[in-house]
Amino acid sequence: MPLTANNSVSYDEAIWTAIGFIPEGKVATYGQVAEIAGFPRTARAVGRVLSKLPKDTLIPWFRVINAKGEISFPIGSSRYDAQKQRLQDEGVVVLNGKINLKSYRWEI
DNA sequence: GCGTTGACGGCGG
DNA sequence: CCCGCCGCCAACG
Repeated sequence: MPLTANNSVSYDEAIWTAIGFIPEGKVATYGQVAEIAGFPRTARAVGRVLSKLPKDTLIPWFRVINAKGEISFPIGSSRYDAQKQRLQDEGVVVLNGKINLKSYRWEI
């Protein structure tokens, strides 16, 4: 469990692993990633883990969006544009900052 | 120890 | 579709 700084490392790795399972061209929500990683109800913690990833990480963080099907960044911000670009590059349609979860959500 | 702050989520109005 | 409200978890000052 992500309780202290010690075990937070294993928590982070669990999150990274879960995100790594998301197929190309598909997306998953923060809550979904947390659940798959084995830590239900820690969606916010997932966002925190992603926020501290190096910008050159190989982890497909851009495939993680919020439950509304939106990119969790202010529209127009550099981070928003970067995520939108990465998604569209692999075929995910981003319209008005939103993604159709019915079509692109990764289902197990 | 406490209030605040997020790359959050779900429900109701 | 937009808002507000509440629950949730960890980091930070």
